[in-house]
Amino acid sequence: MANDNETFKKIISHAKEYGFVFPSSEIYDGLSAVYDYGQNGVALKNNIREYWWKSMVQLHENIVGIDAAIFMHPTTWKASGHVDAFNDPLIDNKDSKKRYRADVLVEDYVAKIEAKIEKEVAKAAKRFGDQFDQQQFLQTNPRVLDYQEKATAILKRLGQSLEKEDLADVKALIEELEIACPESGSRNWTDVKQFNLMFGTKLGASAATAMDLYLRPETAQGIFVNFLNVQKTGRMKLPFGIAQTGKAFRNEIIARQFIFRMREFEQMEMQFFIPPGTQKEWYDHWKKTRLDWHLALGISAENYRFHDHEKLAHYADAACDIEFKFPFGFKELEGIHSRTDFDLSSHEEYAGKKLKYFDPERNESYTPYVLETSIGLDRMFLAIFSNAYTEEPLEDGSTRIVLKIPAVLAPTKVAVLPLVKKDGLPERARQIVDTLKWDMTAVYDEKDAVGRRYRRQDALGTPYCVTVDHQSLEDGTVTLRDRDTMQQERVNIDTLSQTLAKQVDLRSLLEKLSN
RNA sequence: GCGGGAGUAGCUCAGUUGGUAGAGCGUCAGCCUUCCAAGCUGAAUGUCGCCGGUUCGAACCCGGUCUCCCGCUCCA
Repeated sequence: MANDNETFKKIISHAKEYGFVFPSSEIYDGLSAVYDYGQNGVALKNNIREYWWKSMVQLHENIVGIDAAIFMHPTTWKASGHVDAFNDPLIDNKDSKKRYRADVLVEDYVAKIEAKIEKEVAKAAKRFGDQFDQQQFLQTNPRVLDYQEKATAILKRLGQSLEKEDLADVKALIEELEIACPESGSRNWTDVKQFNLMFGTKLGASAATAMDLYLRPETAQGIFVNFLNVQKTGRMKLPFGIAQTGKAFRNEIIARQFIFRMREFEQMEMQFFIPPGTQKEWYDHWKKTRLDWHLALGISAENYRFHDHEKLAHYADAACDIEFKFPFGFKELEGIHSRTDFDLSSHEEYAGKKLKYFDPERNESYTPYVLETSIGLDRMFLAIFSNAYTEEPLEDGSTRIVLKIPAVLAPTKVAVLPLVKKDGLPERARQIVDTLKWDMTAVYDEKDAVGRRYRRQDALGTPYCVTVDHQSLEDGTVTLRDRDTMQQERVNIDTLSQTLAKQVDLRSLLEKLSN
């Protein structure tokens, strides 16, 4: 574990040193859990996004894309459940340093009272035997009535305080009830603080007319609110999907592990609309399809696993994660959720607009069910990057650092290097770059010994190096070096572009997927 | 948010009892070189994370703060 930790630190350093990821606003000391992608990072990120987008939208007749705005009508987040579910009143115990949800502490206390009532009932039932009338007992026993009254009063007060966001009263309630930390028994509490995971902002310049709204905490809702727009204008028939990539924002209480949990992050989501009753079938379908998408990249299957959710979110009837083995352990990379008709129904209710689909085969109109696949682009980046980072011992006893990024995702596909900086080799190499650059990202480098240049490209994850030597001028061939094997072969300059394209074009990967 | 560790050049780090900052690698310019980071010459680069305090004097001591990693916690 300590070893993994060291590796992770090296990966973070490498990401910065080679222009993949920088801390945001670094000259001002950075911003917690916000990062910028550098010149190579953005290329890798774009390539991942393109792989996802093409596999979804281009290769599926029945999936189309949209790009919804980050700002959405504030009611969206009431309908989605975020306003309620993303607001937690939290309290810390100063002695045990444990953090609790304040409302849960109170509810647990009430649960204990209710347990006492049940105990009284059980006792009475034993005493009176067959004659026992539970209904009557609950309504007449003074002790039970007292308990019930107390429990009701507490819950009522808690509800009112939360409604009014009177957090001081929630704390007062905890103190009055003498609720102790379950861990330490301490009653030394901090104030209750509200943590809203959504970022608030204002739309409109004038303070008087400005509208409070949130930066979207997920991209999914932009798809749901556009469901009918797309279905009607695209003449879409169920089942069909809408895909979207874009930024989402969450004010995480604690955000850590480099770019794994950021406050501003990018999602790649596809919501698949299906007839009710078919969700199980589609759930299984998308689980398999999405895992295949990952495996096609050639990363060992041991790095992936499914994790089924036991506690389901309010919208789901089945859910699982595809977890990836990050340097800090298996963690969620992608979620596959059977969302039922929760979202569309909820928007129907809040918006007062019908979001139904007329199914000509069933000859009826209904609210579609939704099957969601949702992957974090930044997490995918981290998965690829951390998996690619390799310190490879060589025969001569030295170590080379190489990023074994799948060739189709690599920021730069090929580096063209004149063996020496004279005899017309640089000029010939430049010509080759000028030809290749129309088909792939190609760079030129003439500085330092060629071996050093190879290593430089290894560290950037460039899958191929083309070296122009004296023979090249005579017979029109160059050497082509493979990043991972370090093997070289001589190839004709004229066929270079075609040869490389087979290896570095997304097409090869996408073809693998559809087989 | 609590606890632990850390912050000095692009990266990794050194820096004596407080006396005004260094190394390796990298980078840049040039030379030399026909294939895997190791030759030669020269050069640039730091408000020592930030603010304040103590001191004649602070990278070093004290206080605060920001950021990162780890554990707890949280997690649609």
